[in-house]
Amino acid sequence: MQSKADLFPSDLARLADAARALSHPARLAILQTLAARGTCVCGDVVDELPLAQATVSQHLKVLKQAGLVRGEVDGPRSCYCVDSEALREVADAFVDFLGPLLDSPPASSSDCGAGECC
Amino acid sequence: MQSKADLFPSDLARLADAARALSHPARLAILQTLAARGTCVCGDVVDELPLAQATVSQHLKVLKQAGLVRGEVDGPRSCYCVDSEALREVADAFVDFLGPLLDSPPASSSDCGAGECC
DNA sequence: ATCGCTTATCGTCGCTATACGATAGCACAG
DNA sequence: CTGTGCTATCGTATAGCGACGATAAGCGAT
Repeated sequence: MQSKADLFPSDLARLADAARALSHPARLAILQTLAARGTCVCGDVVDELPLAQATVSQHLKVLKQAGLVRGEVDGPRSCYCVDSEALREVADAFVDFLGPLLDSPPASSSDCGAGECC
Repeated sequence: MQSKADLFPSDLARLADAARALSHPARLAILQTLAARGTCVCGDVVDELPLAQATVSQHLKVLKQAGLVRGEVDGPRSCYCVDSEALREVADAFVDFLGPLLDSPPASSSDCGAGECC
């Protein structure tokens, strides 16, 4: 693509990347599974999800590239675990972004809160 | 797609949809612009972004379908505004999802917090 | 060294997303 | 009624995502 995505502020780009990593139910389910079981073994995740092993591996790759998950190849079975710190940063980033958008002026000028607009 | 996405719990699917709506810098920038200016006019957004009018309109459509933005066609100029309530719900949903993933057992069994895993 | 189990990667397919120009629709000014 | 300006939609092209089977790669057990 001509990917206009690079034309935006880097903080928006980073937040968008994080959101993209979370934009698939399978990846959310993977995060939940990893967090629920201390177990970080890939096979367990595959058993838990209605997806093929290759697909799960790809989702894990996405999550790892997004920095939400850390993985260590411990021989036959790979070890995955949620990166709590990164996840917290993502949560903060969302709050920082969404927060300022919420404080619409209580009953002021150009707020279109009710039903009438502008 | 063969869209395995339907095979997951609906709450995950909804959160994933919200994340998908936020997964593009242009849409984040649009939300910021709509919130910053009380102005909800589409043309202003087009001026602010390095995108064509048609593209902005499509992004607005996505945001509207995701329920993050409300739009009323007030004749020549369409009126868009951030749906604060929906945005708050999304923020809460993210917190509800990410929160439980953060409280890794302080210093317990199978946590792979440090650098060693499983 | 070989087998078996687990995981990562490759190649492919179809669908979706992104982006744009061009076109159609709509309200107001004249 | 006829412009004029703004927006939505259509059509299209390219790029990327999601999914899978098949294959390769790694380590432990035999």
